[in-house]
Amino acid sequence: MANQLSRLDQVFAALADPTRRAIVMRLCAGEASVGELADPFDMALPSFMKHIHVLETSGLVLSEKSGRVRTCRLSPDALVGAEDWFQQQRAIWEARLDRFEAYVMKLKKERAAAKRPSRTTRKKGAE
Amino acid sequence: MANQLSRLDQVFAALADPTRRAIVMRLCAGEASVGELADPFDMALPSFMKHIHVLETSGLVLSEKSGRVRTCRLSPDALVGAEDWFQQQRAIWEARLDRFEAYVMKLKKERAAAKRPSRTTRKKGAE
DNA sequence: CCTATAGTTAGCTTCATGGCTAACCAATTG
DNA sequence: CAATTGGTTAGCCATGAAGCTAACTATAGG
Repeated sequence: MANQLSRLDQVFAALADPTRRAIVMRLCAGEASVGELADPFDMALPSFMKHIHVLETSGLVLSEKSGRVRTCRLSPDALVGAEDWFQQQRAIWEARLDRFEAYVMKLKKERAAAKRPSRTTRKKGAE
Repeated sequence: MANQLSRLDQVFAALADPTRRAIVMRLCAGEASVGELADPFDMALPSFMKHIHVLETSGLVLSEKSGRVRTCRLSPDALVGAEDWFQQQRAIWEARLDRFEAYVMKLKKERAAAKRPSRTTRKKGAE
């Protein structure tokens, strides 16, 4: 009975660590071996490998071993999946802003109507 | 001597939890009180409040208390900041793909030239 | 064949996270 | 004023994450 973490959970958790974000950024520029990836970091290899593993199980990174060197590359799918999430939220958010703006416009119109009682039918109860 | 977590760290960590993502999604649709937010979740209030707090310190959510009710709303800035990160990575990734494609095109051209040795100046060393 | 290289496994610490209960304010409301 | 409602504080516990060292495996190179 596994915990069944959702893919998004794993992707965001993976990206919450600066080391792992740096790895992803590095891999955006092209594939690399574990050693090359680890080089800039002041960290023991086993610790570093854990980060690689987290990235792999999140689906952000793929790797395969040939001979004694493991080569890693980015799998853009997971990255795009996460980006989509933001865009969906933004769409909802902006739809709401639009509705809000429309509401403000309606208020303005009503206030203008209240200020200038002549000419148009007077609304009752308007302050 | 604080750990000085970066803003991105905190935002991604906040979004790595399904409860917190649900809260953010809910808040995209408009502000709400803590009680309203907590209602759909089968969780003790103090536990839920921790999630709210995480969202607040990540900068994703703002809240203020009036009377005895605390109202929460989304602060889109942090969300946009995270989205930007994806877009930057994608830009690098796509630039690389373009370069790769250009490289393939060049290969194709060279191979075609090798296959048809007449007509144009023959390049030396082409396989 | 021997040695150095590139990863890997195992096992240990430490600290953060996510959940709980119980008790505690502080505004509303009857 | 008394009781309810809405949130908060304090403190506990279990789990998982992030780091380390030490020892091991398996290729590549001399």
